Amino acid sequence: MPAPERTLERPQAEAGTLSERAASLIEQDILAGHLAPGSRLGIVDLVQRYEIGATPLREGLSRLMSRGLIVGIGQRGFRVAEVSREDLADITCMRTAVEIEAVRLAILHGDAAWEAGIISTLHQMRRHIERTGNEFREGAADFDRLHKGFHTALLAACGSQRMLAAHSDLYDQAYRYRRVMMAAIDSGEGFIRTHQMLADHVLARDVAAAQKMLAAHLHSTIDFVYPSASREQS
Amino acid sequence: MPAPERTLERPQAEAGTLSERAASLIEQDILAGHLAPGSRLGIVDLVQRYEIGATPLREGLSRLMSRGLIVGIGQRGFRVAEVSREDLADITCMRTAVEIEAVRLAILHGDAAWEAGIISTLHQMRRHIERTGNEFREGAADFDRLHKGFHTALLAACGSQRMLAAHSDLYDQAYRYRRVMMAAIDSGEGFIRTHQMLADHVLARDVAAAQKMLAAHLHSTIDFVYPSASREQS
DNA sequence: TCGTTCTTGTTTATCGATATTTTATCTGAT
DNA sequence: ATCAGATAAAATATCGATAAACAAGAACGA
Repeated sequence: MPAPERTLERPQAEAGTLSERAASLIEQDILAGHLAPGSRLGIVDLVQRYEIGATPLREGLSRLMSRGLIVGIGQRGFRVAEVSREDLADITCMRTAVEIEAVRLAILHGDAAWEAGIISTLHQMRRHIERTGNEFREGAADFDRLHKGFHTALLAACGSQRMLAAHSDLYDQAYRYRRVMMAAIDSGEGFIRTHQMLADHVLARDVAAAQKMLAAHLHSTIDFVYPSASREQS
Repeated sequence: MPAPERTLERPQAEAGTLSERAASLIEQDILAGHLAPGSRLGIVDLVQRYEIGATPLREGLSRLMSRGLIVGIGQRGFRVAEVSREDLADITCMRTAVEIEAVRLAILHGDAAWEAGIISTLHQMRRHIERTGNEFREGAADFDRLHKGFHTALLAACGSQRMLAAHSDLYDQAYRYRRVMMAAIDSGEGFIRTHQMLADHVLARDVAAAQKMLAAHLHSTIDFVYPSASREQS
């Protein structure tokens, strides 16, 4: 049998079909900020950039469109989705709705493996901060993966594939805003403490406290990125 | 200038780009039951069926994939999504999460126009039942459009585009199951009364009552379609 | 009976052509 | 002289057909 060929280099960056690779590549470039919000995504440019044909590129673009990172207007091509306060508020709104219910269901149905997952991912996140010190600005992508892992672990036992998928999509959409916030974090102390408390509430099966803290945690991004008087109440 | 060419024949069935038309057509055929759950969606078959080229068809298929009506496996083509009790439970779970929060926000932010929309759509629905009698099985598609309009009107003031879009998608996904339920409804009396009460709770700005009734309403589909002992609690 | 290979049907990707949009320039009017 | 409008040209997206790659199934041989 052939060697497994490093397939775990980047998450599904080397996936089988070219359409998926195109979608993955473009998504990563948008999330990383290499493709600025509002940029025109000309087919020919992308063909040269990624060395992928026009058809699989269009297919990947179409797939990304439904994830909210791309907007495509009829016959006028694709653009990277704009960032705005309204959009972040919308994302947060939807995230709150999904996660409030998902964490409730997870607390109801969660078993020992679920609890272990929360503790494990929280530990990994703490270790990462300890290792890299307070300077996790550079390795933001790596750290964010752990952060996403923790929040996913919180909801993992909710029993709904759609909820987990929606959470994953919304988390990725919020990443572009979170990048701004990350640079403003001075110490990892408060960050870890916040998440520790969140985990404690969840593991104590305290639905109300967990929901309240989760909602506040989600809203904190808005206040950080757009520090105007927040008129959106929970 | 040229004549406007009947564009309102079916909602975006004659949309500009062929990809959208393909997506719309396939979606309608899946929802109407012409394409059975689990059916293979061979490209050549679809090309003959819709007289649309392979490329826009693939693009429409990709777009539908993210809406949950189509599943596509790597290099093994596309299939219509299966129906199952677990899938319906998943849809209901997600719908509950979204609508519970959306109706809360709508009640908070809703203005007079929002109230008027609820009353108007409820009235249309009642009139439709009165006109067609208790036999709204045949015109299920028309009636369902009014039903969707009412539920959309309930949430219209939630202020979140993503929530409204998610509601629309989930409503469509549930349509295949609701078809089964519609045939079991004997009289439109209870149906209208239920929705009248729901509207009353919402218009009275009673968040708790509206949420409770909405959740029960969503769960009623599960009990109708899969009348086994429901182990999923709200 | 099991493994290998060939064949067939399928999906997927590339290329070329058409129609649409967009931009820039030119003309006319204020 | 400047601005608005219209026309033309260039660029761009969409579409359809052809070719290659992949997976599954069947047949043959061990």
